[in-house]
Amino acid sequence: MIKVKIDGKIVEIERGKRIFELVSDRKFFAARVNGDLSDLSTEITEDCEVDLLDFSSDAGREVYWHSASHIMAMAVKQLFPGAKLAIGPAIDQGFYYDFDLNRPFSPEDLSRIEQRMQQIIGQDIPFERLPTKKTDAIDMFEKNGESYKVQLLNEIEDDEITLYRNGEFVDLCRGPHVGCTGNIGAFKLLSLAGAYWRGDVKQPMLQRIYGIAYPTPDELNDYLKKIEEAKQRDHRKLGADLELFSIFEEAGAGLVYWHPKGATLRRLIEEYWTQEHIAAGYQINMTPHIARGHLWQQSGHYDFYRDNMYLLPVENEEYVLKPMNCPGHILIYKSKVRSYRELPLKYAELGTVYRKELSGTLHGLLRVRGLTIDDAHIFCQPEQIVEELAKVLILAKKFLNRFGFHDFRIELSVRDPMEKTKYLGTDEEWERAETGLIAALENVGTEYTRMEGEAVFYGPKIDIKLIDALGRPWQATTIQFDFNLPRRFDIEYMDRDGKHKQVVVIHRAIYGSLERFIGCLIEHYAGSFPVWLAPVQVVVMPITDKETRYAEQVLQRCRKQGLRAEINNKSEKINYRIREVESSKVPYMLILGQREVVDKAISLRKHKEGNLGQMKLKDFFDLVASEQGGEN
RNA sequence: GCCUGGAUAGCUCAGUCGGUUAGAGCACGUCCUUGGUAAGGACGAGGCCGCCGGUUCGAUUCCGGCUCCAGGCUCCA
Repeated sequence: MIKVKIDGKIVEIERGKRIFELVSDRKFFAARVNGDLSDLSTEITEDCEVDLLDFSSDAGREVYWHSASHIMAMAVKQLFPGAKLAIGPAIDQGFYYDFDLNRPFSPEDLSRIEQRMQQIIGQDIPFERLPTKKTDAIDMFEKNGESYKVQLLNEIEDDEITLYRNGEFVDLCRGPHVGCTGNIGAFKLLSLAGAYWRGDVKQPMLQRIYGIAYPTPDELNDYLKKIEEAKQRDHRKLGADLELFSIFEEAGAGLVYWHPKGATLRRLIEEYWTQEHIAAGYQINMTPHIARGHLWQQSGHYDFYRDNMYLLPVENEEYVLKPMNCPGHILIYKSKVRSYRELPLKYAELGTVYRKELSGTLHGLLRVRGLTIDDAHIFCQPEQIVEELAKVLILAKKFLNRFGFHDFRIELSVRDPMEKTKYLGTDEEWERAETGLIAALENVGTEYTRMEGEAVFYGPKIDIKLIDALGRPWQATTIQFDFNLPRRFDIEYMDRDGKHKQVVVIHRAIYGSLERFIGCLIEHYAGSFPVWLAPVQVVVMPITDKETRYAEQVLQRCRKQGLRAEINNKSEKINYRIREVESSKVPYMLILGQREVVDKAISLRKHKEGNLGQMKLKDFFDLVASEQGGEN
């Protein structure tokens, strides 16, 4: 007999029993045995601790979705025997499987595959784990023409691998899986997409099918409903509905036209930025949109960024529409000899740059070709690095919190220690920069994820990512070391010992790009901006024409108070106009009828909350003033 | 750039198995209505059916190319 701790209780069982024999609840479909993920069919051979997994845990969901992807692959192989299998993992939300097939899948194929999957689930076929010698597995997959599986196997170092089998269908897989195909309750295939084998552009393009699965149809429907709701807060839809911005086909993809309301929003965001940066010791400069090609040769952009640059002929020379602001800031820095007493010198600019982005990558405001970076370059001495980085991090947090972002992902990207030659700069510089970044992160006491090998070739960096309505991360804040430009431009300062020394250059942007930031902001607030950001803060509405004069007076007082106010006195019933303004997400409405005229008051209605009753206009001003600061 | 799908009024969407004047709701305009906290009524205007080419007596519809869009891949702020 052996002892097993399961579900908090210790039971004694015979050696060789399988985990499922100890479980009565069918909601459990996998387990951790002493921490290792295992199938429920695993035989227990020694004392151990077993944690049962259901759909409520991350690990459980992964097993569940991964199993669903096997079922999908099985269905595809049955319907399309010529399809070659690539890989089919679980992802954040669901699963996918990549296939190589000589003809494209059509949406109709997806429903055929779904039906076949349903049959396979109905047959309740067990998932069998088959430990196999690697060479045998290679022989088998070669015989079946599964060249991708053979490639994968050749890269596995162990001599023994595991296969999983459902009936006739066998796949290379580490597992674990649910017990039987019948464990999968409800699923749906969501979309078709192309994906390069190994994510490499030079490799063949495979066909990827995305899907999702849940234990019950209700949960599946909730998920699908949530996706639909998320689409309602898509910044592209809200941008049009709220008249914030447009992107015109006839004017070019990836180029944003800000309508007055969007421009107001952007101006407020810029004003806040300017004020905070001046307070934080930055000096604001401005640089032109084009510069001679020579400058970009010196900076190295001609070598490593050429494909992304717009080149312009000017007389006999080539000019470049700037893709970055750095060379301009460096020229200003270098316009005279700098003393160590001036450092750190911090130049900031809301610099609009243009980049040739591939058409397929463009996405509303989140990925564009003309973008405004809230760029700054910090020129400092090596010993000032940690303090300056910490200040940037604190400033970034202040900004993000101010805009109501509290949930974001911070990533530290360092170089790949295996491939040091890919990067510019000395070991010493990298060491100093990476420890500086880590020290700053720790000083500020912030959690972060270390991304090995994700650094840019010219230096390590810290990025902060915001999440859009569909949960996709978008890089906003970035803080990057640069070992390239100081060298290429010979950027120096005179130290107290009278010697010229090379400065350290740190690039940083907090919003990242105004366009992307505003895109995320629109989705974050679902278009209902806090008062300090709302393009229109208050709409004044006389109930009948008799109150129009009074309403005009109230409007003027609001404007005099500095509020962004409008009047809506069109010939519609008050209910109609309330609905109209409510759906335009304006924070406040002032409703004015005879009672208000007589009482010299206003009746206040707040967006999403409804009627707040009568009050003096001055009290409304106080109320707005108390909210103006927004979140902090 | 690559893969799959798409593009009909300002928006959301019908429709045309290739055939006279392509429809609806919302939005917009005029008029009626002056209504107290989420849609009052009548009438009206609004379409190179994304662009270019081909097939055809005839193309918004079929075919090809292009542009743009959606979701991915790659890339990145």
